[in-house]
Amino acid sequence: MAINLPPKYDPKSVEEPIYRQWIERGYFRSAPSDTRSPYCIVIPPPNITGALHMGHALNNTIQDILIRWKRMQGFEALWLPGTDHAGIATQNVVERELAKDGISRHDLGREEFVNRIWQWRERYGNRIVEQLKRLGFSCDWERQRFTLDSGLSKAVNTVFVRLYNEGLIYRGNYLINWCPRCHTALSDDEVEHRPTNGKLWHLKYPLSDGSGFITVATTRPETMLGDTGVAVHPDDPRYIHLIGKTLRLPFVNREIPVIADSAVAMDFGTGCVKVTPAHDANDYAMGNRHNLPRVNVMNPDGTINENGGPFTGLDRYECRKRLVAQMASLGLLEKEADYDLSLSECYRCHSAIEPYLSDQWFVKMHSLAQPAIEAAKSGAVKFHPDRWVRVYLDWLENVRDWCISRQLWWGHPIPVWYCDNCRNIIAATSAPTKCDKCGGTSLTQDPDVLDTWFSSALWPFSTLGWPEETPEVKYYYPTDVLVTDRGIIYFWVARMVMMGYKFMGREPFGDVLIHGTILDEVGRRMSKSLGNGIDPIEMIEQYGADALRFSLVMLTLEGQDVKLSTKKFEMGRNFTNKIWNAVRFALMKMPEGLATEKPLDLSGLQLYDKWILTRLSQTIEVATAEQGAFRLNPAISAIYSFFWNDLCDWYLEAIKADLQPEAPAARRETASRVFLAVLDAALRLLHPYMPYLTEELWHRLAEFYPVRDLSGSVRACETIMLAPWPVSTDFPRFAREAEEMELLKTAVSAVRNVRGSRNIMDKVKLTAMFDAGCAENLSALESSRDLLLRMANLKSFQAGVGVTSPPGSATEIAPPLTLFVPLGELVDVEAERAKLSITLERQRDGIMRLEARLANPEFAAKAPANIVEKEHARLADMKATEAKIVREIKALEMIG
RNA sequence: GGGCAUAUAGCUCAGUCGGUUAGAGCGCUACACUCACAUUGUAGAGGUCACUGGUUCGAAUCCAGUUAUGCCCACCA
Repeated sequence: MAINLPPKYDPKSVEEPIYRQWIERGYFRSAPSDTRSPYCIVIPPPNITGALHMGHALNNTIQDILIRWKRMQGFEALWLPGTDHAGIATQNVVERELAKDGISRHDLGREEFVNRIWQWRERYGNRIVEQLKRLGFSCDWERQRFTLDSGLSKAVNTVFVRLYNEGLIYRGNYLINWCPRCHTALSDDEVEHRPTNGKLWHLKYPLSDGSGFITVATTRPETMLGDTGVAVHPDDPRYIHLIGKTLRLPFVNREIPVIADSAVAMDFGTGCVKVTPAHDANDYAMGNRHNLPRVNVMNPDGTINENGGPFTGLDRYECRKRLVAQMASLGLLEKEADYDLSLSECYRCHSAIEPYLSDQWFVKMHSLAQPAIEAAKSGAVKFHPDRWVRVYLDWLENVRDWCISRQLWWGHPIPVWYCDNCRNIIAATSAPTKCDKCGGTSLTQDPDVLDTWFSSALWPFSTLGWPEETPEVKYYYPTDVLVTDRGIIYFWVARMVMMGYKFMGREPFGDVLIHGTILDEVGRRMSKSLGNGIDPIEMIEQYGADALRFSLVMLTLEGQDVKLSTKKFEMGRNFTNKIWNAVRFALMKMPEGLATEKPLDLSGLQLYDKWILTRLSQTIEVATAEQGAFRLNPAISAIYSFFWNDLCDWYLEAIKADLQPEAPAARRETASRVFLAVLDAALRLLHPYMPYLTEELWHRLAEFYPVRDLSGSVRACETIMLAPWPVSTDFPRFAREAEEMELLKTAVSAVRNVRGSRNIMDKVKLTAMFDAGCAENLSALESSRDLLLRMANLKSFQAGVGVTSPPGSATEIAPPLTLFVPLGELVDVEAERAKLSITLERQRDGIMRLEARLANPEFAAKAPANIVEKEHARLADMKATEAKIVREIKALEMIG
């Protein structure tokens, strides 16, 4: 043969040129079609600040597999890519960079700072996209979107104005989560809770009338400066007489009342709660119930403001320290105890969150949530695995209003203007020129920007061109599947479904695939701070993109977390090499000028041809069904084991003799045609998982064997990407022959087993005798005589029914066969006998257990008839085997 | 405090409708490198299916409880 591939697959020389070609030829492009059905996935947009990690690699590999599979099935498949502006994250990154030069964003001013971020985005914002490309992802890059580009901004403004006009967006002064480091409000979902070793301080507040003290317990003593009351339970006998009295708050000398509220737990702390409506969510609610004033004692940066009396200007923690010390010196610190609490932190910078009173914008969630709840209940949106629907519903059913304003500069400006003259509020999709109430022309835009997740929520339709009525919106919406991890079910998935129903009238996607989280070897999350991450790009360099993709999917079961180590990628690397070498073998051994254009004459098929075609057909069926249920791991496992265990281990070995130049031409041709057709189909099955390797090998094969179907029909296809996904009925099945082949494999394995356990080299030709057990098996062995001789490396063999051991034989029990290998002097009778005794013992053990089960009258009475029958048949088989073992032991003893 | 997940070979994990002599990959042991691939092949060893109880003719599988680990939610100061 003219071609000889190198013996090792070298991904580096293959990947880059193939990807370039895919792009140049526009294979990833998709457009609305009159003839094909749409299949659409929108990418979870990575943050522009992000660097590719294993989570991205897994998430996008799954999407690429689905997209490539559907594309091969003939769908008009669009994978729509894009990136997220990631408000806080990006602003923080650029601020940190400026800080290196000693510049703050305030030094630059808002406009210049935002310019700098755009510049940063130009330089670095596409890095993650370039990294994604290395994995071979087939996104339609010409449609790449960015959450801050003009189209998406228009969608954001349109949505805001409509919700505002419908009264679903409102502004108000509420207690929100404030990050004193980022200087912005956060939604409840952006707050993380971390267990912390804190303290519980018991503070004494003197009664105004001097009649004593009341003791409260707190974890944040500095907030006492904002206390406007102390609450006790109305039924608490200890304090009932104090209700209505007043206390004099130290340091600020404010008179505050003792109130009764049933929210107070009598059995916690002292049973008295200090009430700080401006700095605690519970207290805020309690304050409302009792009309307590709200005293804000903090500045946005976390220092104490002018309401803090002697502590004004101190940082919140410095204030805490000094305040506690002064309370102690005043004799008002009753005790200080260790106390474990759950500290609220900013999900971006991990500073401690302060509940903070401020003017913010909110979305009313309740009514928007209802269709999203209904969608999950009706099955319009399905989760895989379905247990995640519970998490989704729990959130939606208890959803609270969403704080959407952020005191940042990077993001979508809130499309609201205030009339400087009459304070009228104008919400508009573009800047108004005058006040619609007083006609004043001096208008000021709201200084805040929107939560990043506000624009993300619109992603499935804003990326398709909405609010314009584009052909894409009509054709691709709703999209088909969303692939993501469990961490953003509330942040993103639920909000997309809500917005989808609100603005498109239906669900944004029909299926939500939640995959597992990538962990390190010992089961910890991979994170920058732990430094335990594995860089996908490094793994690509080392093992190749296909090996990376394959290994990840092989490790990922139905949303289970994945414990990963670099060693795991060897599995993928080894498999790519195996595939490479199977094709290499084909190119080396198959004849030139194969007449592939004729339909193959099936009458020339050998047992193993029929078997491999049957196995291929079964594998296609399994893989297709599993992929359809989003179960990629069982699908690729089936393909893997077909390729390695069936095709390479058995079929390829079986046809080696057929492919020799001296083999009969017809046989050589038939074996080659079958092998070629199977390889072709296998490469197509593998393509979604291992796109580079399969494309490369498919072309290598095509160079010499242009048509590869069994039918001989011409398939004009310039890339495996667009070749049809195999259909199980493309390949004939032969049930009886497939079983016969399994018997042959048993016979071969039995001989190999004799070799292995008796230390007989593979190259020594043996003579074998088989007791076939029954006439059917006997004829199967006889009719594949050549194959058996070859695969087991036998000089000759005899087979019969009821054949007994010739003297001096090694005996191998391999139901339904028994194998004897005459070894003459070489046989160790004692060892053979010992071996058989162990087998006998095991066999008898099994028989006893089975007999006990069958002897139970209830079994016969209650078990289904087919099971009873099956078990009896099994018992008979086991007894027959037992008898053989006994016979062989006796024969050996006679020799001994 | 509530919810969810997980527990099977030394390690990482499969195991469908309850009926198997409980499987795979890695690792380990032995043997084999002219003949696609040593990133390989052949064979082997290795298991009280976390624990307790229950349902059942029959349980790794179903139910209840326990233990351990992980994740999510939650206003007890």
